[in-house]
Amino acid sequence: MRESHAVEARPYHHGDLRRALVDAARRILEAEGPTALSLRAVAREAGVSPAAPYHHFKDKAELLDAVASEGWQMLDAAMAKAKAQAETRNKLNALGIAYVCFARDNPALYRVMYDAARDKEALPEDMQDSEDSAYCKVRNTMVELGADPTATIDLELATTAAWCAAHGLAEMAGFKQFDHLKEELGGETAFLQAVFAHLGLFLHVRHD
Amino acid sequence: MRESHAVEARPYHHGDLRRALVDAARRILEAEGPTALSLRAVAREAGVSPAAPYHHFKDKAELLDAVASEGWQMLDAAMAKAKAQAETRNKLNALGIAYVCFARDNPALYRVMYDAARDKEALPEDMQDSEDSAYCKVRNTMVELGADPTATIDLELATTAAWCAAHGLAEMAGFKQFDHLKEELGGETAFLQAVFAHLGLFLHVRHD
DNA sequence: TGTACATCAGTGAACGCGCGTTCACTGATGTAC
DNA sequence: TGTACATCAGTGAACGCGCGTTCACTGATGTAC
Repeated sequence: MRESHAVEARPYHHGDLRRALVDAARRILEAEGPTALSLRAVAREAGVSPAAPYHHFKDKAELLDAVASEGWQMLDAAMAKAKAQAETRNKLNALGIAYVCFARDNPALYRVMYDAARDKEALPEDMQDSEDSAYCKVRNTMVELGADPTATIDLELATTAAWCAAHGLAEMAGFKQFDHLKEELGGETAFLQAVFAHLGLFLHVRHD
Repeated sequence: MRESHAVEARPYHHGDLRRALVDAARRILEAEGPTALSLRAVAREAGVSPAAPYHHFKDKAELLDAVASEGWQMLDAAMAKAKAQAETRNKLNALGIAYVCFARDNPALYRVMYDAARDKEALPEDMQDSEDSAYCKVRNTMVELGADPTATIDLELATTAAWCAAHGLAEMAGFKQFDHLKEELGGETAFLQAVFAHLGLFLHVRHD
């Protein structure tokens, strides 16, 4: 019989438990949502004792931060791709759609990202500090479209406005409330496009 | 001594425990935020045993619903007041500002309102079904400003867009990230006004 | 007006649960000689 | 190449906690006669 050896090939040392824990957390998020995301559940999902994560993360918050950080990187990548594929004049719109779609496809992760950011000094580095961040992509695209790069405050306000609008839409897009609109417009993407059009967000980029 | 009689004047029967529980919940929300809002904490705050609430609410969710519902009513009232006080051409802007200020002043309550609404068939009656709801106020004001009331889908989309943008701003306005912008612009209200201006939300109301 | 009794709205103890975290431990790994 | 030993990365049992909910109960209230 000796099943214990036959079945479990996993060695005592894991190899990259840190990675495995973050992955396990994301699996739980997708399957059961943010409220199910406990440290113990993550350890369980990774097939490891409840104490094991403490060799890789100081506490629960640090694990959550790691998950959120990975979320921001994924968002950056999605927006980079969207921007690259769009024609210049559509780039801002494409960024907005990509943002909302990311939130739609990863609602629990999206929530964790903002929950981790709340109460922090700033949104995490991943969002704003690096030159490649999603935030900077929006700002830079506005400049590419003709916004005055020397009007710093104006540029920041415009970026903020666009970001807020996208965030609001991202959070609400899933509400059942809107099902009939999606239907009448012929699908969710059409709905998002229509709302974005009504936002008219990007009219304010100045073409001097 | 007989302190027990001297100090506690509270009778065995409370009078209106339901009311008292909702008030206690709101007090906890304001003081400690949504994560501290447990049924036991509410009972404790109301000075009552942990089982008492079950004579007034089926379970925790039902209490939360009651709190959320009261939040929507407060929001309705705040927006009604803002609309009444503004000049016609500024009414939409005033509604937006009132909305965001409500969220800023009651952040925990605001959160509970949307958490209770998520996964529901629709946002609660308080938001959309009654003719006086905040949602209807926005839509009606758009019509008053010249939107075509027969273009139903368009009108709903415009209202949705405005609502989403306000929601996004409401959720993000408190981020420390924006402190320097608020400072440079001379206060939070100025900041909100500026972002709203950049949103240009209401350019899409048609003046036929 | 007084009394019996049903109903209502509380009490407080207890249930089982999952949580975050700590602890003493042990098996595996890597390095110095 | 072999061995002693420090270090690393796991285990699993235990801690105290607060939670939502249930239960048998009891004090207060209101109603029928």
